[in-house]
Amino acid sequence: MPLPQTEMPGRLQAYCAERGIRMTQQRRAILRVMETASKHLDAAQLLRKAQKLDASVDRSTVYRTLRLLKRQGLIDELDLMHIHGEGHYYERKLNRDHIHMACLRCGKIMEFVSDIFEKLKGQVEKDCRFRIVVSRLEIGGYCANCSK
Amino acid sequence: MPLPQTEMPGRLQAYCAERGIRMTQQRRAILRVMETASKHLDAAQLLRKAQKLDASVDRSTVYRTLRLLKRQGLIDELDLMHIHGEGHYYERKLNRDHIHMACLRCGKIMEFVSDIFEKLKGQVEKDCRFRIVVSRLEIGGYCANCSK
DNA sequence: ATCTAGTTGCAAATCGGTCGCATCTGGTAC
DNA sequence: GTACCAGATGCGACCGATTTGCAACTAGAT
Ligand SMILES: [Mn+2]
Ligand SMILES: [Mn+2]
Ligand SMILES: [Zn+2]
Ligand SMILES: [Zn+2]
Repeated sequence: MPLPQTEMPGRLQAYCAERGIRMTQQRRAILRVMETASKHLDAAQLLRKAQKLDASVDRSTVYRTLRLLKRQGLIDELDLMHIHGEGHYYERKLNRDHIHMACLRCGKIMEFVSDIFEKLKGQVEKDCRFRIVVSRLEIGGYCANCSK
Repeated sequence: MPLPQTEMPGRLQAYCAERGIRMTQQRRAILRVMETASKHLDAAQLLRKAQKLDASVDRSTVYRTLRLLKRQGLIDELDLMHIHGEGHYYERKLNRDHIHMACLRCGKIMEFVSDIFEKLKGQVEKDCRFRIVVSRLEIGGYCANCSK
């Protein structure tokens, strides 16, 4: 007999279980949205999507859950250069860190993985004796299309 | 006869003059604070300090002036990992970009200049054909003192 | 089935930042 | 110097994003 809500639990749910974090209907909905999101979501978008899975989800629960996931290091918080207002964006933390570039003209967001970025973080850890927990490199400028 | 307010104008004032930006009492006060600030100030701190030079300075003028200086590329806006609330911090843009590290335990902010950072930005410009206007690398973690 | 610590929805509050508008002023033209 | 006006200012209201207090409601352990 399959458990409809919990079969094939996404990675985030699995992590939460491992860490003994209580799982609620609302958290399940929010985690599922984070799991399956194709791109960076802000709190309002996350709320709307989560409410489609569980209509009872409240705005404050979204914020509380985001705080939880941040504390656990399971998601990253981005500014995306505050191109659209003062809010923040969220994405699952992946195996590999990446840089975010935001085009100041067309608003496009690009991602870029770089060994040099990894090397730079290594340098910071070594030269500054600083233990890195989270890092964020955001770049504003003009994409290939917009810079001509 | 020396002009008390304008003799030895700081770099920021000089830049504004070059660019034909109108100089007001209030802007003079705000620019002077930015000039002489030893470290990253948020809008509220900037307001308080500016009001000591010109009591008439208003909060909205501070924000308007910050927007102006940002547009002109004369200052950088920082999150400092939002260690203290959701606000932003500001600093004069110097000749050389630098990284900001924020200790998640003691709150100390450290700065670091790195050639590898410059190389990384070069890579982004070349490999992604992205014209960089502004870049922000912020790192959260534990400083040497706090990580033992 | 019971119990309780942790979680939730809701409404109100807070916080950082912006805006509309009447008034004022810096800098230029005379 | 005086007149002029585009642009800047103070003020207060406003806004969007996030947090909080609290009573009601579970999840999960016993
Ligand atoms: Mn991303
Ligand atoms: Mn921010
Ligand atoms: Zn573009
Ligand atoms: Zn520290």
